[in-house]
Amino acid sequence: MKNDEVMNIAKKRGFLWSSFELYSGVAGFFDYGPLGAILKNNIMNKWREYYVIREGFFEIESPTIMPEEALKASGHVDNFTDPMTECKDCMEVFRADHIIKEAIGSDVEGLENEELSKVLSDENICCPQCGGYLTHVWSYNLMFQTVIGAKGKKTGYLRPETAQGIFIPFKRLLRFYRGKLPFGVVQMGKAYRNEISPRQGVIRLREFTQAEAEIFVNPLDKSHPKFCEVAYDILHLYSAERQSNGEHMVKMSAGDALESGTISSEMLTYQLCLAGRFLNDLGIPGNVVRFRQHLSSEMAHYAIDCWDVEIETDKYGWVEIIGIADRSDYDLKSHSQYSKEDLKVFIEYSQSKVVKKLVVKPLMSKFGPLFKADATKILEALKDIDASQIANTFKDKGKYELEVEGSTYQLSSDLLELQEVDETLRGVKIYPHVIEPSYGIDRIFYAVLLHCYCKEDDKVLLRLPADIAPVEVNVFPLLNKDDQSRIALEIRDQLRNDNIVAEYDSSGTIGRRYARSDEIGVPFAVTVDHDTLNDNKVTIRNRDDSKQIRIPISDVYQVIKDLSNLKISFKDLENEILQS
RNA sequence: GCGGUUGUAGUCUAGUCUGGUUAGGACUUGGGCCUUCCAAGCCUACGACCCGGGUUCAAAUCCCGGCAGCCGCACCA
Repeated sequence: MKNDEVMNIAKKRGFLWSSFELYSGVAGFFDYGPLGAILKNNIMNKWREYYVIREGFFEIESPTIMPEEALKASGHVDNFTDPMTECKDCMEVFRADHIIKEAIGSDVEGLENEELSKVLSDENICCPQCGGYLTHVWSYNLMFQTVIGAKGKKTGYLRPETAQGIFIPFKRLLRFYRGKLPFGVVQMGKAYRNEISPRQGVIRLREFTQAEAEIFVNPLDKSHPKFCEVAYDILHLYSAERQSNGEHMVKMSAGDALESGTISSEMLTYQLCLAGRFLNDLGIPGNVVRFRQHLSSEMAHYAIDCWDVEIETDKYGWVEIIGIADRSDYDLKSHSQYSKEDLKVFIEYSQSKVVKKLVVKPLMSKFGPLFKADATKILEALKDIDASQIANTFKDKGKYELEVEGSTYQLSSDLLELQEVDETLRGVKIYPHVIEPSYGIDRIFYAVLLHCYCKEDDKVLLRLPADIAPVEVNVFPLLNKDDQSRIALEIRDQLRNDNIVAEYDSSGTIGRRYARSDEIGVPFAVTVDHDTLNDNKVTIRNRDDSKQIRIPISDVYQVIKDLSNLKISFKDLENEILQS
């Protein structure tokens, strides 16, 4: 199986190791080895190129430990947990709410554990497998809990996603972007979920790295100014409709997908294309990538539309590596409610509108003496009432009855003056909607290894793109002799001075060294041979086809730099040499 | 979390049933010889019984517990 071969190399050559092996390991944790750490960083920096530099979404960094309130507001404290119960006899573990629903048919979602326990005993619900007694209900929350501070009074959690770290300082971010939509903010970092039994290697980790962008948009305008640049990108789309009809996915251009309504907005479609291009740049070809829309049943209750970017694997089938969701205004609204802060954005109309509006003006000279101490709260209550409603009531009854805190007040028409005024509306305050591309970096890392892995006869190579390969170039003496080694070492050091990751290897035969080099995906090798001593030229070998060209040592540095940055291809070099 | 199954150098494996000398081999890796461009050959070196407890004169081997891997079930906002 390709997965096993890739994971073998990853382990052998220092990309991925399971963590804490010395103490026999803990499931769900992985170390990135020496090559893995560079590769992961290169992938993350490529992501930054896309989102921070090209899209202009600034990056922030927030703590990985969060106070309970924040996660209460986001819904994670209550909803990220499952009520569990265990059979005392057969020790089987069940979801308490599922068992109750099965037994008595009532929906008990949202009940506290004690209430659930009570329902279990009141209704005499037993173990559905053996009929044994069920234990009290406990919560299994997927978040890691900790305490903040020496007294341990404040509960904290390791964050289950990086996104919340962006929503919480929203007001400051809005001000940073000078109050104008749309804008985007990204965060890359660790997130934590205490999975019950993670067993899928780096696909399901308890500590993992996310790269998330939160793009705040006007709900009435989900367009993207650069959509025309991606409109002809071809996407493999697997819409919810086609899934429920049991049909296959289809190839469609981004423009068509938008026009046909397959994807709900231009902004969302653009994000799908961006993800596709990003993966392609990492060496993951389009034919192993698909965009699968969430079925309405699996979509989180706040999402309007959600697409998973999935890659095909031999071991795990289609695996979600990126989720791109329209989270609507759920998060900001919720944080606004919990924090009592106004998290709305003022959207200015292109032309201010003048509307006629009926307003109520209490005549204070009569109002005050009549109601005395109650006057203030009556005035407050009046503010929330539509003036036209009062006007109509006056017409019918000649008076208006207002109920405030249990008391009823008679407001006669001589107490209130109704005026029609012109009101100028310059804009409206709304909660922005959030488009969220959320990348699982570890899964992408795995996808890169899996799909760059290549076996030709007995040769194994990792066709990593030159700009993300952890080692950019190897320098070899053809034979392990002093004069050749000396020059090779000089070249390596000079490459390092030029900020290129270069390694030297003189062990074994040249063939063996090329093989080792291919196995970790070093795109180019510079070889010093006996002729170098006379003509000051070296050969550069291309990993993917083993072809070689010979160039002066003085050119090596610029050439390797250009090859590594993808400024030129090896083919360009070959042609250049042919022509000269 | 439950059940089944497995655990010997970096990797693959012999030995375990039937307890007994220094745990054997291959590949890899390091050093060297040879070698004028793709895992050749020769010499040499390093390197292992998952952890803890028990039985026994003696445990890689038998028993118990733990941990981890794999498979199935359950879980997966």
